[in-house]
This record gives sequence, structure tokens and C-alpha cells, in this order.
Amino acid sequence: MGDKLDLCLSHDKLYKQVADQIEGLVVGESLCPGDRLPSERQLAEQLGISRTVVREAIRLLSMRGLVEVKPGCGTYIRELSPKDAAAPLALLLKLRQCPDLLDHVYEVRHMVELEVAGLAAERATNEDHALMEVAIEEMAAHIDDPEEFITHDLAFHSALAAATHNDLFGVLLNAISSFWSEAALLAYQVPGAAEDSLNYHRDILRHVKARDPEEARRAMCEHVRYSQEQAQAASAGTVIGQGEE
Amino acid sequence: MGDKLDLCLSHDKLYKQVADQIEGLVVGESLCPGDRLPSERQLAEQLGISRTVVREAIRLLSMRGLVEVKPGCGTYIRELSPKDAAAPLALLLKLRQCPDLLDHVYEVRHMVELEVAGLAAERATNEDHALMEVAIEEMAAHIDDPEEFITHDLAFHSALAAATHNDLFGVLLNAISSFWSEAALLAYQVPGAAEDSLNYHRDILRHVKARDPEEARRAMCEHVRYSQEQAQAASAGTVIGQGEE
DNA sequence: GTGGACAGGTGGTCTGACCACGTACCAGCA
DNA sequence: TGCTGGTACGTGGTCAGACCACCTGTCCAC
Repeated sequence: MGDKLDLCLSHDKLYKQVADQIEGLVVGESLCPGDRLPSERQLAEQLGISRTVVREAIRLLSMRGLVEVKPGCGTYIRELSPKDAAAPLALLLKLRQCPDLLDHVYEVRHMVELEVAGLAAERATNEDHALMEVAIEEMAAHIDDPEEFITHDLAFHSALAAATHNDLFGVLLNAISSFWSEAALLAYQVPGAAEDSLNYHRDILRHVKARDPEEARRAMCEHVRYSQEQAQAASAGTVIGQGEE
Repeated sequence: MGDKLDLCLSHDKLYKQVADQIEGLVVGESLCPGDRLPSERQLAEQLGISRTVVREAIRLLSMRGLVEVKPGCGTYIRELSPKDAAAPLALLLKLRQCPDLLDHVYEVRHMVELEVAGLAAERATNEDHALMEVAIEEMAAHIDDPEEFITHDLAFHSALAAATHNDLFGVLLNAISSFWSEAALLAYQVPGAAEDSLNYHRDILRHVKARDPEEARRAMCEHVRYSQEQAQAASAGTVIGQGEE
């Protein structure tokens, strides 16, 4: 099926051509998630290039999240998740260090979460409800363990975003979550904070289940606002994202 | 400054450790955009590892858009642009070939642009107004050239986002703009479409200048809605992001 | 002062080797 | 029969050293 690469015309680097070619096979569904790529040595031989180039191409693809490299085992096509798209966005935000960063992040979070809550209330299926339910139960079970608590807090918001049945919201939320989760970790150390948070989440879920977008948005609004206040208080002496003096 | 890597504890691959270390230097501002990285051979020697590993680490960083590799010249720290964050997003969406893709993108755009319009109306300075004014003038000047017209259309929305004085909105908008600009290019071929669009933009700017968030949002809402309808019509026979028979 | 030859440095590619690890197979045991 | 353990093989990870094309700065001839 046309193994040999067309190396003559393009001035692109070889490894990039190889990576694009493989990506093309994935996008064109000649390769599906779970499929195994030929070994690096085989690919090198098939394409008539050195293993070095094949490795760099695979490295490139694994960066894009398109393949998963399992040492001693092989390289497999991967299902792309919103997280993969979110990471670069998060990096971008990390490099835009301005003093109002936390405020800015919360301004965006406020916008996204409200929309998510509203849409989820309109569109969530029973399966979506169940996932959120589980997340809340897990939060309750780990109410004394800030780290675990936040993990399931994030899971709840992920599930809510998924309930919009529009992946992009998950991507956005994922990209910015690394910021507030940092501050939240501090905030949840405060006695009572976790309980409050839990109640907010239950409130949101209730309205989502009731298919009441307006109330869901309102509940989310309160939750985000409260969360922002906590985060600001918690990070008052701790500048997020960079060591201070 | 602690050249040698700490290779003992982590089970991460070497090249990943190296990449993360360099990324850390960039994030921590020890390295700034424009700075030149030591050559691959030097880095390999300094870190006590092979050039292979250094190369794979650099490959990884160049994937993230953090460095630019110039053959025969060197490797330089790069200014990260929203476009870098958009590419993985684009790939994700390309692989999620769902029929609702355009709708999903517009759902997000609607959310972001409304918020942007509202905040811009509250916060825009005279300089911001001037930038938008220029963009609109340029649109008017190129009303018969869809490509140029769209360029300045995007410039207007960028300026509007900048007027929120919260970088993140610009980043988000930029990340999704590649999708609708594709459809918009088709849409603007339709006679009268550009004129309509121009009027919407003037309307928005007027309300932003009047510092009327509500009206700015309303005007933007109409604009996005109209733009979505156009895009849908334009792409009716052309599935975005994938060739169709 | 300008233009071109030249040298040195850079990334791109190749080769071939060794290591650690995962998997699958098969012999030996219970 | 069924489990256990060892072993051989294939895999990706790393290494060393080599050659190429290309860029840049230098320096000499004009």
C-alpha cells in the first residue's frame, strides 16, 4: 500500500514527513485506536530510512497524543482525549504570568462553568447523572483527604462538561483546571470548606437532574464565586505558578 | 547551577526528564524567548547523556512549540502563541468526526464572544476602540476580497478580546478561530454577506464605545448567530475538516 | 569597501551496538 | 491436568561515532 515515502519534493524534515504520513493513516482510519504500529526496526526497513528517524517521528506522534509507546512491548494507536488538547493550552497559560492571573482564570472559569451547567441541565442523560453521582459520593468519602477530594471534585466537573455532549467544554475546563486546583488544594485545608463545596455540588446536581438550566446556572455561579473567594484567600501569601522571593 | 540531572529516582524516560527540565527553565524565566539553547552536543556533554536523548528532548519541546530548531544554526526559545495551543485542539476535533462539529464550535464561540463583548464594553480603553476602528475600516476597504476581509474580521475580534484586558479570552478565541474561519471563507463568497457582516461589526463597536454591555452582547449574539447560519449553509456540501466524496 | 572562498559549528541522518523490560512459550513440578 | 518457573525473543531506550547539508562569521583578494 505504497510503503515507500515520497522524499524528493518536500523540504520538510524526514521525521516530520514520516509522522505526518502515519498521522494521515490514523485520520483516514486506516489505523484505529488499539492497533499496533510495526516495530521501529520494521518501520525503518519498510520505509527505507534509519531507526533514528522513525523514533523521532514516533516521538512526535506520542507528543500529539496519537500513539502510546510501551517500552518492551510496542507502539499503539491511542484514543485522543480532551486532556491531550488541554495540556498545550495549559502550558500557554502558564507562560502568561501576570499578577491578575488567578482573577483572569476565574473569569474564564465562571463563563465556562455556567454555560456547562446550563447545557448539562438540558442534555444530561441518566448515565451522565450516574457519573456525577459517583463523583459526589467519592468526594463525600474522602472529605478529610484534600488531595483525593479534589480529584473527585475535578471528576464531577469533567462529568458535567461531558454531559453537555460537546467535547470542547471538557477541553477548556481541563486546560484551566490545573490553575484553580492548585489554589483549591490550599483552600480545602480550611475546616468546613470541603463540606461547603460538597453541598454546592449536590445542589448543582439536583438542578441538573431536574432539568432546570436556570437554577443549575445559578447554583454553579454561587459555587464558582465561593470557590474563587477561597482560592484568593488561600493564595494570598502564595503566588500561583511561580516561586516568590 | 546543577547541570547534572537527577536520574535515579524517577522512572520517567530520560528524554522526558531533560525536556521537562528545560521547560522548567523557560517557565521559571531562566530562559527567555529569543535565547539560544546550547548545541545538542554541548547539552549532551553537560548533562552527561547521549546526543540521541538530547535530540528527542528537543524534539518534544519543539512539538510543544516551546523552542524553534533552525538547522545549521541552533535551537532557540520561542514565544508561545495561541496557535500552538490550537493545533492539538484541531487534531482532536479532526479525529472526532462527529456531524455536529461545526455546531459545537459555534456553541463555544457564542459563549466566548458574548462574554468578550460584554466585558469589552465595560473595560475598553480609547486605544482599544481605535484598534477595532482600524480593523473595521480595513474590512470595508477589502470588502471584495474574502481572504483579506476575513483577516481583518479576525483582527477585530482579536482587538475586542484584547479589550477585555484578560489574555485568556484571546487565547480561547484564537484556538477555535481556525474552524469557523474556514467556513467563513466560503460564506463570504455569497454576495451581500460581507456587507451584512460589516454592519454587525459596526453595531458591536458602537455599543462597546457607548459602554453598554447588554447591547454589545445582544449585537454580538446576532452577529454570531448570523455567522453560524452562513457557515452552515456554506458548508452544507463541504464537511469541515475532512474530504468528502 | 565589496565579494567570494573558506573554516567551523549546527542540526539531520545513518549505523550498529548494548541494555532493561514485557511477552509468550515450554518444560518441569504438584 | 493445571500451575509454576525459567528462558528466548522482540520491544523500546540509550549509547557512541560518523557523515552530510547548511548557516555564519572571518578573512583575503579584488
